[in-house]
Amino acid sequence: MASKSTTISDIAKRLNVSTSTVSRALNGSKLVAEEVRKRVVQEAKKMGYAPNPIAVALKTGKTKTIGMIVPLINRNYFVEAIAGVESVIYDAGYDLIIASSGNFYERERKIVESLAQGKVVGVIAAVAAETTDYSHYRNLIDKGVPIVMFDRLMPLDGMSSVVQDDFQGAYNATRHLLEQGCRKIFHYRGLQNVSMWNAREKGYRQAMADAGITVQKGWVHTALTTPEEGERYARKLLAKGDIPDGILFSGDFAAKAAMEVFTENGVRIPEDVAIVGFVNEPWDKYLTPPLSSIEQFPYDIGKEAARLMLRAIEGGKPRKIVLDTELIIRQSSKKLK
Amino acid sequence: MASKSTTISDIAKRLNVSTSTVSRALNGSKLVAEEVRKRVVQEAKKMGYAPNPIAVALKTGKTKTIGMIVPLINRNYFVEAIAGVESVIYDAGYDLIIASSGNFYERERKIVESLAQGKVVGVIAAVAAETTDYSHYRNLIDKGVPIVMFDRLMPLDGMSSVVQDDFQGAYNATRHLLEQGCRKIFHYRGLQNVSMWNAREKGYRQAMADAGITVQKGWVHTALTTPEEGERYARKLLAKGDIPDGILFSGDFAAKAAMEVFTENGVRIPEDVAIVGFVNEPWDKYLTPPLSSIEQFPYDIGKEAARLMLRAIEGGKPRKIVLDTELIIRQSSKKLK
DNA sequence: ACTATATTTGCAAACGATTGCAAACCGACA
DNA sequence: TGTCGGTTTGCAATCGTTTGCAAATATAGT
Repeated sequence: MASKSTTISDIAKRLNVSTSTVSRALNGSKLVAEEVRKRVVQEAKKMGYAPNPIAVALKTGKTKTIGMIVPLINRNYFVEAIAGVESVIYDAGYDLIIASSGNFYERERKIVESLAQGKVVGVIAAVAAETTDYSHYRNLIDKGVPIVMFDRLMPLDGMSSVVQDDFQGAYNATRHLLEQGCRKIFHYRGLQNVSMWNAREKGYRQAMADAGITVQKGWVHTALTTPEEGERYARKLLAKGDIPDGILFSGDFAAKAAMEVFTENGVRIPEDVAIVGFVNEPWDKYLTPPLSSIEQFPYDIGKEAARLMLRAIEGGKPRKIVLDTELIIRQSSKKLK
Repeated sequence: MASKSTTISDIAKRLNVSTSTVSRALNGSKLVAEEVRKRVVQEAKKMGYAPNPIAVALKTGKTKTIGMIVPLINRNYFVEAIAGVESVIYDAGYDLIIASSGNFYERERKIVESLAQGKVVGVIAAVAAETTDYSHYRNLIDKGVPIVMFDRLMPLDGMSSVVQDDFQGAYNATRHLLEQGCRKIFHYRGLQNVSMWNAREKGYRQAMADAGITVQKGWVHTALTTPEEGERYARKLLAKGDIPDGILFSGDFAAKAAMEVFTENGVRIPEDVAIVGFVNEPWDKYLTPPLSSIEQFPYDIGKEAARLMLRAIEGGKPRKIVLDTELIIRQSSKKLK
């Protein structure tokens, strides 16, 4: 065991040439005689040579691996994004180092610092909810390591990003509720990640405004998009006896929990209150009733992010991409037949 | 931009000592005077020094990254396993390179070969369904790169593994069906990955035998565990009018699809036929009726795999771990109140 | 004070590749 | 035969560390 792999100088010895020649031959430099090139390439194949990526990385300062940081690994949205990234970079010959921040700033900082030591040529990241200080990313950029953000943006320039069009998504969902006859539509807004929730709230408000309905005080509720908070929200509405005829949730977990509370308490969905969520979790379609939601195509987001990364690695200018979302209409919001 | 990081020799220059001394001081060798060590460490911190992992890897031949190969990235089981692995190795200072084989042998081979170039110190893998030739893994072992298998095993020794106890899982599930009063219990067996399905089938047969029931010809059906095949299976049973009073599926996707067909055709679950699946997909609990299934704790499997890997990296002997599963009983199999 | 021993230090090679520069080689032409 | 231009080649440095070994310095014992 622990058999050594063949190196460039093994080949050189066998052929009685210098390592320089072998290196050049293998890299297709025109500084080697055609005849020699052939022999080197052939011998290399025979000996099962493969360049040592570590050595190459040390010499050239560039690895063939890309880093990806997500808040959570086991969230469908991120999983799909990872799959998307992987599918693209694999074909380009890159590896993917994955790390999760757990949404903690401190951990994210450590990860970024670790990646900054030259392990990766670029970083694709969705920043942690907790993060408000971006200097660790700033350092990366200063070191010449390109960054592509997705999902959540950072107020930093000099980097690419790809996000879904939250405004449009919320706008369309709200329109849909209006079309179903809803007038008193509430919005459950998320906490943290200001820009994202802002965009969604704006979309909601715009749609309401366009329909000539004024959003009254108390119609927008801000909380974490967890099941617990969703449940609490529903109970609060029930307690106040203030049930709207439609609700746009900024997350499916909260929506689902709220739906359960409503159903248990005799509030019918969608007849009494129509519900639309955000993110389109894989289990939405199995809920009773199936939950309408906004699909964000995280797999495609991942692919785009990866493409931007490859561009950036080759020195391309940063770009910002916004992808359309799609409203998936299911039972939970269909008042009309 | 592209600012260089401080190196060991930057520190050496500043302190008028040799790089050797700095290196030793930083690595806690006892070959440096205590006083010097202090100064070096302090200066290193001041200059924001962090060792270049690439250089270290080249010199020592050992990286601080572990490779992980899964058939599919976006399958709950694997996602959880990844999360488990990550949680353990992160604390040990390792990075995780992730690659998916798509269940294709050829792609798996390329991944393994790429990782074998010294990029990783160890590989945690669930082999592709298609794979029957294991020489690429053999090569890894021969190179001294430890391997930890999970989920699906390989007929190779010299490596660690961690799997769930499929036999016990199937046995318990079958017992449960028997306890609910089922006598004519069918088993939907998977295709490919022989060892896994074998274990499950054996568990099923053993439980039946222990209950004094002979499994008749035709009671075990072999097919892919996809929704499509599950649907086809249910239709076949309906067509033959041969509905058992219980079915143990080797996968939840097939079970779910079959349940839908049954329900559509007036076959009641669990009254007419009780159903238990395998894997406990996250949406099982939202189906109507909620699907009983066997939880395999992939997160824990990932953690164990990671621990075995760390052991192996430190030269520990290979070990094989088998984890218990847990039967999650839901509506779909509860005939008794 | 002087040697023997223990403690610290630095030189230089090595890991496996890449690359600027100088040297060797080639045929051709005068 | 000598020189020139072009093509091929190899030397040696380099990337940032680690580490065996020899050299330098400090400590101790007599």
